[in-house]
Amino acid sequence: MSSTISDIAKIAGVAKSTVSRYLNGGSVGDKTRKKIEQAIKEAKYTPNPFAQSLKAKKTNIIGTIVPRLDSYASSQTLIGIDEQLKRLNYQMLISNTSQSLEREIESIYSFANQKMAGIILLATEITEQHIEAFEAVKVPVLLIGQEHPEIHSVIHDDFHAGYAMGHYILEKGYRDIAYLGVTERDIAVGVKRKHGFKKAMEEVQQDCHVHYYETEFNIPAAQAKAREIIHDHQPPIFVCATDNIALGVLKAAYAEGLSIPKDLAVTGFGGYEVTEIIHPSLTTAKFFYQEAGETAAKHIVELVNERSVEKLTISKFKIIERESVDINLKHGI
Amino acid sequence: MSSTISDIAKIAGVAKSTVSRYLNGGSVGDKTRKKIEQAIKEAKYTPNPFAQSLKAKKTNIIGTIVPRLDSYASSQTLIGIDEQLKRLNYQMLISNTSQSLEREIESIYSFANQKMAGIILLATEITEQHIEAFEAVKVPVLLIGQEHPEIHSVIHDDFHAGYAMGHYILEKGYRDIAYLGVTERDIAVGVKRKHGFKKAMEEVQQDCHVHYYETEFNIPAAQAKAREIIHDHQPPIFVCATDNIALGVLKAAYAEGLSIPKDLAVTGFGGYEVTEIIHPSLTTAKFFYQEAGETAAKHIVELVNERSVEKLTISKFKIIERESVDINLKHGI
DNA sequence: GATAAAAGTGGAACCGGTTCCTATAATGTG
DNA sequence: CACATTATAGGAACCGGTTCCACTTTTATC
Repeated sequence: MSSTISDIAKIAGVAKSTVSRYLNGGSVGDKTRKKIEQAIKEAKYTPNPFAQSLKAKKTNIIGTIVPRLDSYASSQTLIGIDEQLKRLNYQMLISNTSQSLEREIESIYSFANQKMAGIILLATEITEQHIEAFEAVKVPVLLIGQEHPEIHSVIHDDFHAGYAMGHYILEKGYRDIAYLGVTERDIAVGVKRKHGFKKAMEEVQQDCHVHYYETEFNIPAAQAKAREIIHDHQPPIFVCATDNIALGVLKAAYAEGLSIPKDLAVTGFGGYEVTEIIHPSLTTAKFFYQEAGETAAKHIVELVNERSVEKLTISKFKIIERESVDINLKHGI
Repeated sequence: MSSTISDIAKIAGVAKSTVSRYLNGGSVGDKTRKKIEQAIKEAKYTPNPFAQSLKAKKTNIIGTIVPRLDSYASSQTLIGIDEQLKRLNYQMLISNTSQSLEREIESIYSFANQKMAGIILLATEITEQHIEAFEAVKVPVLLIGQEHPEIHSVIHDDFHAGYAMGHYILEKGYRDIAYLGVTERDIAVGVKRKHGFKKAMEEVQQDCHVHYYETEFNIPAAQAKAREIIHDHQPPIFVCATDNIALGVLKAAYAEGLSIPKDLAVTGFGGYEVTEIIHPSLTTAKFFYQEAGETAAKHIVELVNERSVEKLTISKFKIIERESVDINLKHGI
């Protein structure tokens, strides 16, 4: 079926080493070059990547480990990585772990075994086992979304996004605030976003009540928690640590017959596409996933080629003002 | 770094052919088995997949071509394929074409070159070039979402979904209907969904007005088109060929100050996650993407192993009743 | 216990490339 | 024009597996 380098050599009447040299830009004479080019065209030759990788002991593939495929952040990040890698003549191979940390570890070893040039991990949590695996495989690794002192990473500016969001709602006049966060095991979302927000809260001079709650990442859990809080003491605003949590709050609000943003304001973090589709649209801190993916791709390729890269890169964010916050409130001021 | 089969052979004091035989379930003596097992454990040996693929002239990887990563249908389908392939000890490799038909063709050839065992294509449109490529590469191919007489495929039941949706809204009492479809170049969505719907319309005895319009797949285009139609003649219901189009219609409705479903009812097709998150939630025909992906994975593996598979498999659907249709309308009856 | 069949093992070739080494041809230098 | 360089080409070894073949050792059969 598909032809080999020996076939080409035979057709062109040269040695296969010469064909290889031609393909890899070594010195070949004019006549020989012509003959080989002709033969390659004729036989529609393309090199067998396995033979190449076998010899090179290395591929041009970057393994990308992703906890889930069905999230806006994941797909956007993957798109960014993919586009950039294509430009750099690398390939992306995705391993979906369905949110299993165990599968994540397996994937690291499996990628190393498959001689991936590098590994990008869309990280949620970095455990001891991760570090162990990274050290064992000796393949360049880059994290997206979480940071670690020993590993290169591209993160979103969670702290400042939290701070900016806090600042924003204070400026709009809110002084009684419910912050709906997540577990502190998640450093980026659970800790840094909240700390940024807290800092903004601390800077306010006036009397200001902030209650901190904790829920899960999924919509139904957030909805249930929000319902509970609304029944307990109805705050005028929910600042949610993720867009999904905000969506849960919105559902709870509808169920309780509250009007957004008049009775209840809501904000999120993420900038998911759905936040602008819904009505009322959601005020949120938008992160640039695709851009972060591109940066990650650039960096991992640098690392693969043993060039130096700053250990930590912080991707930017932007507060998107939409309809879920009452911008004419100015009460309490 | 990583050890080879020869290392194992040396450590165990046997020939490498024996080690290979051991690994592939050939006949090996008891003592030899023990020694080899010991050696493998000691050296942490795992076979080099490139050497294996080089010899086998084949991989256990299924190449999956997907027009876009950031769509609910895509990610769900990919998840289904991936899960099933993992169970069958195959791997999935994704090629994202960013909706470029040209890249789609390239990917087919590239997958063949990389000796993929089979190819799954999440299809939007099948051109002559596709067929040509499929014939040229001689690799088993399976389509999801579109059908073709010459190629195995798993499709959604677009015709009956269209029919059921038509039936459903007639039953709810609607008699003046706007159908917002897409180009007929898309056989599944543009032709079959619409035909099913038309058939339901034709079966009604009473006087019934149906207008057919055409728009693009994206939300802004649908929104603009809907706005136009509303201004022109305000129908009580929009039946939209996809959930995204329905979302566009909802946006247009909000902009015009119409209340859903009282002033305007809306339905979609797809069953995207967002349709149940929004308020009011969207009545839609849900397809089972993940399931279809699993079926596709099962079938491509059968094809790879040269077993026979029915040429066409039709995945099921379900009408999901939600809030965007007024179920107490019963007017005109 | 002789003989046939089966099980176990090693050696060598092969998959399709790359690369090192050596030999020859083409060029440059004084 | 003799001699030193340099460009070009071929041969062989190698990457890490699998498989075929031949040979030896067990085991089964009567």
